[in-house]
Amino acid sequence: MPSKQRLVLDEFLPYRLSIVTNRASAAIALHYSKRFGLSIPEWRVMAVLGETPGLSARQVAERTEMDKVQVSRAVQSLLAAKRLTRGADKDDGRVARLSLSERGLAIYREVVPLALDLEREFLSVLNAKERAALDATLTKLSLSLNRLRKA
Amino acid sequence: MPSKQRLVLDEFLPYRLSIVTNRASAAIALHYSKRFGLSIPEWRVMAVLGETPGLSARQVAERTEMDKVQVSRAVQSLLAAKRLTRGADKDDGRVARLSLSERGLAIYREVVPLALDLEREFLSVLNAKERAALDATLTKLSLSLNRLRKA
DNA sequence: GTTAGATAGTTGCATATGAAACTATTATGT
DNA sequence: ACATAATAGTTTCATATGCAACTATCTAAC
Repeated sequence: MPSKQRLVLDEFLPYRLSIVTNRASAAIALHYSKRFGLSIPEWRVMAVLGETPGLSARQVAERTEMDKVQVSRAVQSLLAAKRLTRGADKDDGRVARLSLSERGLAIYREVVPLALDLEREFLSVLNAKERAALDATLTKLSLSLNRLRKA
Repeated sequence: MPSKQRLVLDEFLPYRLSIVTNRASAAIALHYSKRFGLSIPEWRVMAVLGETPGLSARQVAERTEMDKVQVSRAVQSLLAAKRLTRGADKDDGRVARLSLSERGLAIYREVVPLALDLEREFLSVLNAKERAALDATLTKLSLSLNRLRKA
């Protein structure tokens, strides 16, 4: 007893999610790319390292769900721009510990309020209850999809 | 009076949306790419044409929020695989009218139930009320983001 | 009717991406 | 201790992407 037989894109959840996500990413990326020359992968790396300094590249990849290659390249260009520091792990010679440099931190401190402002701006169409519901729903979906992926 | 000053990725809406979207897209793409050799852009073109035959490439691009270049290339490979038909518009010589061929339609009819099944599967963690709320919220966000983009 | 500007769609080029192979280091089994 | 397997991270290569320039057709203004 399926509820739908036809596929109507405007009602298809994965499609709708991708539209909303792309618009949101584009809106934010517009700001920090123009102002700081940051790509989306670069900004993601900076965002996790701002939140949690001293992560390894692998941990950054896990945390952001980015490809390890993508992380490696983002880290390289951020290092070249002196926005990150890289230090050896004291126990494991393969691992490099990454953190924001002073310069990186300065950018981080500028981008964060900007990102939060934008988030507030497009969340402004939702009331408190709707936001809480969205929050809970995204958490559930995230877990559900994670299970699906492994299955 | 900002409610947040720190950026915590796990609480940042655009980030969470992108995680959920990527997982959903990956889960679905896995199925139709392995089985039919369809890329995401190709599948999107087929999806709109299955829903509304006879669109022009520009209309497909609008409908899917894809780049016109991406549409052009997806159409080319679908034509090469004889999954689409392309006909001249009777009024406008620039426009090509696109539709699924018999072969394309056959694939479409196989992929649609598969996509709907997957949607049902990962929506299964939400009850009716939550689904309705998500639906309404995505609509609001989509409009809100659309305004932001133009501003 | 002719010219200037818009629009549909394609192509060229430079960059972005990801799978797979690679290097270096660490962990494990014997 | 030594061989084998696993892991961190980089590089290679083939493909995907998107902007900008292009062709062809259509529209509008005069």
